[in-house]
Amino acid sequence: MAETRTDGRVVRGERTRRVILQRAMDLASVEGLERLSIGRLATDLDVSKSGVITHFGSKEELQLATVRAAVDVFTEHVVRPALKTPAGLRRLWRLCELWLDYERGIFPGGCFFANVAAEFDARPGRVRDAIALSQRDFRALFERMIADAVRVGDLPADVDAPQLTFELKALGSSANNEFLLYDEPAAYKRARVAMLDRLRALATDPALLPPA
Amino acid sequence: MAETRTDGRVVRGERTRRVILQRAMDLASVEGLERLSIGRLATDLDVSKSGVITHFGSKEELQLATVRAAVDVFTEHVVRPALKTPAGLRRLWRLCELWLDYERGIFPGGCFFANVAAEFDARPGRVRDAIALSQRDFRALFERMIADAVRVGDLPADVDAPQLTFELKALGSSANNEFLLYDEPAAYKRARVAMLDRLRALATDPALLPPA
DNA sequence: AAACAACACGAACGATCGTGTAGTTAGTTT
DNA sequence: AAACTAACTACACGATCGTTCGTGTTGTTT
Repeated sequence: MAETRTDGRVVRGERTRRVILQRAMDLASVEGLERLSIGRLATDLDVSKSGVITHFGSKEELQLATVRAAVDVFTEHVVRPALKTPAGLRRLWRLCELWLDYERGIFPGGCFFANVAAEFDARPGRVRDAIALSQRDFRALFERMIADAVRVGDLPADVDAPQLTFELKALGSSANNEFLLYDEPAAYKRARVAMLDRLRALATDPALLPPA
Repeated sequence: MAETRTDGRVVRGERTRRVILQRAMDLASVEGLERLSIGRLATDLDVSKSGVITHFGSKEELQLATVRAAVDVFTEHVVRPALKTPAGLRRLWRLCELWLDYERGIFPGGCFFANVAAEFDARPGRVRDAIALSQRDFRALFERMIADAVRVGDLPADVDAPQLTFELKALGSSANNEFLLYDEPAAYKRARVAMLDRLRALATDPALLPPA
């Protein structure tokens, strides 16, 4: 049997690794994955530079691990709670709400992915690929929830899922951008209004959505 | 009288200054205003580092000058041509079209402002302020064109200009983001379709807009 | 012709970057 | 108790960063 003894050293390592990645995500959400320097991370956390690099091997691996950690945070705060709502228009709307909440509540620099996607979208490499993959997954999640809503009869069969996904994602990410650049919380309200308008116009039963 | 003699030294300086800023904009649209290093700019252009800094004094001033230069490019390629169309819905739509064209045609890294705004939106300072100002100006331009369209009767009087501006800007900037991250030109088509849909639903005379 | 001014150069500075190497501490295994 | 291993530190390296300084080069002014 694969007896997994608890190794005190390993659990300690896992803990500091989590601490490092938490700070890395926060820093990257504000200044980007490139400005995220190993030396700064080390002094911030009162460990040695080598102590940081021990867990990741190189800066690129640290960046990749940070992206993976951010995916986990996003899943935890947005995807998983949304799946608690039954499939259909209500779940789709819940996803939008949770997404907007995540954007202003989790990281000091707003949405982690909005920041690093803009940073790497024109720069080939493994980091860009990881970011692009995570964003494709998010898009696929939207499209799947829309398809589900069609299946259960909440949306008409002729709805253009990729197009609707594009529009909802555009509104959500622009709310993040405008809030950060202008310090205007109104941007979230505008996104919410526009999303609801769009969904209400399509819904077979608008009562599934919150009142205006 | 303020006789402005042509100083051969000054015109030479102006020329290299323009060359530097052109490369700076291209580089910044791909890698951001921070990765834009004076040394790299110098070797790229076969001049000395001091030769670059002579014209700007410091890196921050170089960044500010780059932002100002990008504003000029944007004005030249988007704002000024749009103003050739008579005020109203047609001009508003022309602005959207020119904006989308600019996004994929002018800089190697897509829209200059989309990149640097995401880079600086959570980092206080003069550069951030300059970027935010330029974006506010663009937003104000949208709102003014919408107000004009209302005034000439192309849009109903009860249209929410800030809300419509937010939605159109969201669609346009998301087209830029998705195209860069996924290499999907379809994003521009999606933005165009959604913009036209939105405007057609509001227009008093949909014939002012191109057919679907 | 002499004084001056603007552009550009080369060299050097302190700081920070990412990344190695050798050694120490502490928990596990035999 | 001895051998081993994972986490972590201290130190040094070459490279690059932004910036300063002194010096030509070239065009303008007097």
